[in-house]
Amino acid sequence: MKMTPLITSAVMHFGEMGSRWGFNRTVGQILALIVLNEEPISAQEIADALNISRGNTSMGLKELQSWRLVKQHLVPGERKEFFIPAGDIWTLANRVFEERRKREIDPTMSLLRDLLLDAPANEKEANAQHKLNEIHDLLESITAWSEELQNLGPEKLNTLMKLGSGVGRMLELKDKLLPGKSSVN
Amino acid sequence: MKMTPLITSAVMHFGEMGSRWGFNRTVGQILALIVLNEEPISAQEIADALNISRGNTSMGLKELQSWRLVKQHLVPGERKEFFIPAGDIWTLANRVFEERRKREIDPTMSLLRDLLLDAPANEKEANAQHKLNEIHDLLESITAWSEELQNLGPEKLNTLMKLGSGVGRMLELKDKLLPGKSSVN
DNA sequence: ATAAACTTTCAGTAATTTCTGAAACTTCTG
DNA sequence: CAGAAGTTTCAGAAATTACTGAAAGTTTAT
Repeated sequence: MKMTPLITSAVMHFGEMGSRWGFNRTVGQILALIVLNEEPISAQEIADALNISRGNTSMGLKELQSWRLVKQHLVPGERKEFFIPAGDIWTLANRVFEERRKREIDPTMSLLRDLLLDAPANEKEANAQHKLNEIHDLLESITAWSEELQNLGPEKLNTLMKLGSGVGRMLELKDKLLPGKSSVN
Repeated sequence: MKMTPLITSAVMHFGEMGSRWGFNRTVGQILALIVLNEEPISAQEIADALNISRGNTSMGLKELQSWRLVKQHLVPGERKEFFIPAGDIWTLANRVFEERRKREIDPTMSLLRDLLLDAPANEKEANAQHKLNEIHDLLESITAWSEELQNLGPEKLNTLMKLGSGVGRMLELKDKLLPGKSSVN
């Protein structure tokens, strides 16, 4: 499982970025290694290649599985477990988005809903509640929107992204196009 | 600067979420406090309300300014500096996205570009490069797309988000609508 | 059942990140 | 220009997070 220089650079970088993407250095490295390695790779090989303990490797793999980014792969004659990416690059990116949404948005939405139920005790609180409400609506839009995008599937999503500034023009025409859908403010 | 219970809950929550959103607990708390407080608030008041040191407050404010989420506000007769949000909720959310893109995507794009310039040393590297290329293209689409969305401005963005599943239907009709724009794969 | 091959758990340690508070710095004011 | 009012910096302390490795657990083969 000797890593080539190119693979080493990439793996190290994904390790550094790991924490920004929501997991830690080792987890990022393990993910990169699994993705860049065409063959399935065993936990022991990962530990050796990255020079980390077997225990740490096990926890990292567990975490990557909880993010649904890697999955186990049973090699017939072999006793040990091998790992492979849980899908193509698009799928993985989607999973990261989704998982982060769960961790970064959902808990806040839930708290905001609760806080908005209480009657404001005074002027100050009324104002704060108004702001919280704005935040809630924004997060709700983002959530709905991101679910929508996921449902489009990779091909359409790609079309949409490549559309670029066409989106703006299209929006201007949308009422003619979809007359049933009245303009929402 | 006594915080009401409602504001306290919200501030504490934003503190906890802070680290997931890219900054630390105190920075999240300071941000929430500034956003939820209609009046401008001084550094000292922030330190008192949150029970944190003056030094920590100063660093937190500096960071929030580097994210362009809060700005200074000079009160005429006053010597000290006051702080207010750098815009409405939409603007703040946009800034967070943008800033995170800079920190989470741009460095990777740059590394990938470099790694893709080298000729692959062998079969294994050629395969890895292919994967890296896919990742690069994906990140590029995401970047272009997010810039596009920002250019739409809040109102259109909101329209687009509220459009929901209409997006899918609209895409199907887009070739009729925008005949100049040929389908890109 | 026993052993071999492998995986997971977790207490303790190491590394990293955040926070404090005192000292240094910067304005303003008289 | 002295000093009061305020801000920033930064070395060290505290808190948090990640990692190791040995022990416990699991599975398969005989």
